[in-house]
Amino acid sequence: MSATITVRHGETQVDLDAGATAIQALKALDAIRGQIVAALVDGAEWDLDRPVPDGAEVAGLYADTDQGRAVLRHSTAHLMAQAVTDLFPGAKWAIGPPIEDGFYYDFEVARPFTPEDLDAIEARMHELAKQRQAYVREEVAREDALAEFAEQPYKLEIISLVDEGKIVSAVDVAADGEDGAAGAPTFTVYRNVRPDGEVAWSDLCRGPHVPSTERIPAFKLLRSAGAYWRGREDQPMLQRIYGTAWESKKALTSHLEMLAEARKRDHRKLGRELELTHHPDELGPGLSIFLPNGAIVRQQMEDWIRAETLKRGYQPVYTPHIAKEDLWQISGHLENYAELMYPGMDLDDGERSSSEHANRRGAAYRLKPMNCPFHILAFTSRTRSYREMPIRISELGTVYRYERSGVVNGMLRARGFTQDDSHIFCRDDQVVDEVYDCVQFARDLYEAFGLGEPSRVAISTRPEKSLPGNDEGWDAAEQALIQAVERTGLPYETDPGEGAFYGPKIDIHARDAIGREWQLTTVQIDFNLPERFDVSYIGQDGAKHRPYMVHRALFGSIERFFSVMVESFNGAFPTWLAPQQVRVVPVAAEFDGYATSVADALRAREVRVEVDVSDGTLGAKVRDAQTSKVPFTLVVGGSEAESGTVSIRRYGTDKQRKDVPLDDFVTEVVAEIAERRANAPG
RNA sequence: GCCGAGGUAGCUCAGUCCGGCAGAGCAACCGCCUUGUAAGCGGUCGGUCAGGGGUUCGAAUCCCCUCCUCGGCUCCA
Repeated sequence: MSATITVRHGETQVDLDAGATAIQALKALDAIRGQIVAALVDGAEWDLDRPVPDGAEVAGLYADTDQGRAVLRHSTAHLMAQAVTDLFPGAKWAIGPPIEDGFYYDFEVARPFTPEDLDAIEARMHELAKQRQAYVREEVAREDALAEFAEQPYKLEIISLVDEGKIVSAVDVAADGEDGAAGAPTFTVYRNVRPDGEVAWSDLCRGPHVPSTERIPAFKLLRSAGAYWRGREDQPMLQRIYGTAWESKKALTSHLEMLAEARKRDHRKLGRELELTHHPDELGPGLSIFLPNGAIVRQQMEDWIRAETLKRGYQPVYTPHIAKEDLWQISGHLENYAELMYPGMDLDDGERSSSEHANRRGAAYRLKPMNCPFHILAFTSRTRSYREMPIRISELGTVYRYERSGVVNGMLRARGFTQDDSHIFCRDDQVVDEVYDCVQFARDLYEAFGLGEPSRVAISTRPEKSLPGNDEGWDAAEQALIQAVERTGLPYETDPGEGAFYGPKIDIHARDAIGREWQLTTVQIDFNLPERFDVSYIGQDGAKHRPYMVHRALFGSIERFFSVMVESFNGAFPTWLAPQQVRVVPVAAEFDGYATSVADALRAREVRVEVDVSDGTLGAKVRDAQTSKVPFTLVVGGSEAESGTVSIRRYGTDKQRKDVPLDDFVTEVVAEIAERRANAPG
């Protein structure tokens, strides 16, 4: 055992007494550059007060980085658990990891938490934080951990799960074998210790943590909700409290403002206010009516995708909303997917089985949850040759899925929705190209609709519960997806085991105007249906071959994408998408005639325009045009009528361009629409 | 499906704790007013208080069931 150790930070290197901590090392290396919460030792997260090994590369982990915030939030979760333990004696605690933008902790308590409870817990957390408790790491043997947490069944279960090697990588805990004998892992416990040395609270936890509660600058509890232990429905339901924590009060405030902004932009709220959509209770959960304003926006989306699919060699089809159960038998949906399908329409009941309906006996029908079987029938409508591949069947297909009642969420998760659905049948040698084209198509779509580049591309590989056999097929398909994505140059990640049972897939996400991420596009390879429907084409060798089937939806769901548009643009659509593009406001009734002629000139060029002939004041009419988020308001009165001009006010500004010749405005707005211009020049 | 919070006029919400005539603002409608960029004035209409059952002299209010919405869990486009 050497008396000194050497530590490094980049090019810098110093010798320290053995047992020096990470913070001492960083100080000696002069490597602290901000609000430090923990260290990175050879890349591993490390408590500042924990001794570093000889030869280590040491760096600081800072509060204003994602990784640093995660440490901060994890420590805040402990603080919250301590407060809950204080206020709810007997509470059992489960896990409390950091998550994106915050943290949670799950508890078993006698009754669910109320909003008042959250206030009380938060207040208690502030008191505890003021005590300047230190987070002290301790390694304990397995049996000591078992003894210490004898009253905490969930912690005991975590220990046994670690024993079984099931959750070594769980966020909250890790078996740490480095100091123990081989095969006898030690566990880490973090103790919150008051300045007088009294232990306030302890938790089994992997860490690391901030050195002291005074290093938690700003936090807030947000909501409570039920959550199954270990995320499994057969496990007890615990009470989860969500909170958030940040490196400064300012950062917390701006996060809370973002949440408030998101609530303001909620597509259900804007859908009502702007008369885009309607969801009356009589209609049923997860179903939507597109009112005229929303329908126009949707038609722009549909027009775009129809035109682009044609350009890119897709062939349109139309298929019915229902089909005989036979079809769903062949497809396997009744076998694998019945839970998510609406019940069958029984055409065989007493009233209908009179003689005139006798021929309908046995003909039970089902609403379609997917379009694939129909597209396969389109493909198999005649014999196909290798020469005509790939065949890209395309449809805006509305599907109905009986989603469990608790998961329906506005138009983001609906029971009836429309996919811009395509199934591409191709030869082995065409798969990579086809998948590549799909991803590029998705990029063009995001660009056109103002979402920029994808924020995340994830390739999901074969899950445990997948169709048996066809190992080469799976491997080849996964490789094809990877190759295709690599060719696009987009960064991607892989989600091992997250693919569908019938094939691997690519999911593409995009970020909206306020930074939220949405899963939109999916590109999947299906090995199941081509087998079930015995899909084939005749190859050059004259023999039958099984084509690859690539399933892709770029918008994903039209309803979901529409909602993302509403929320991202805050209802203020770019002119080409806006339900109403121009509002003409006469300053007094005597100019209604000129206002109408202005509108006619615009309408002749297919601009969506209305004249406000109500008898309100000018101020009220302008206000109404602004709250309706119409891109252009044209105010016209005597001077405009005389000179054939308009006064232009753009949405969101209080400036006007006066005396613009009508023809000039028409030319401008028509060009803006034709170019689908995203950014409105002031 | 599970846990929690909700549902009052077209919209936003008071009233519910502690049972006693169902309210406000906006919108709509009618009238008055009529030239310059975010709400002119007055009036009228509008309700099975989500639905059903129960307790009570009396229920928006208390209890039970159902439906629907929201926040989560799980699942997913």
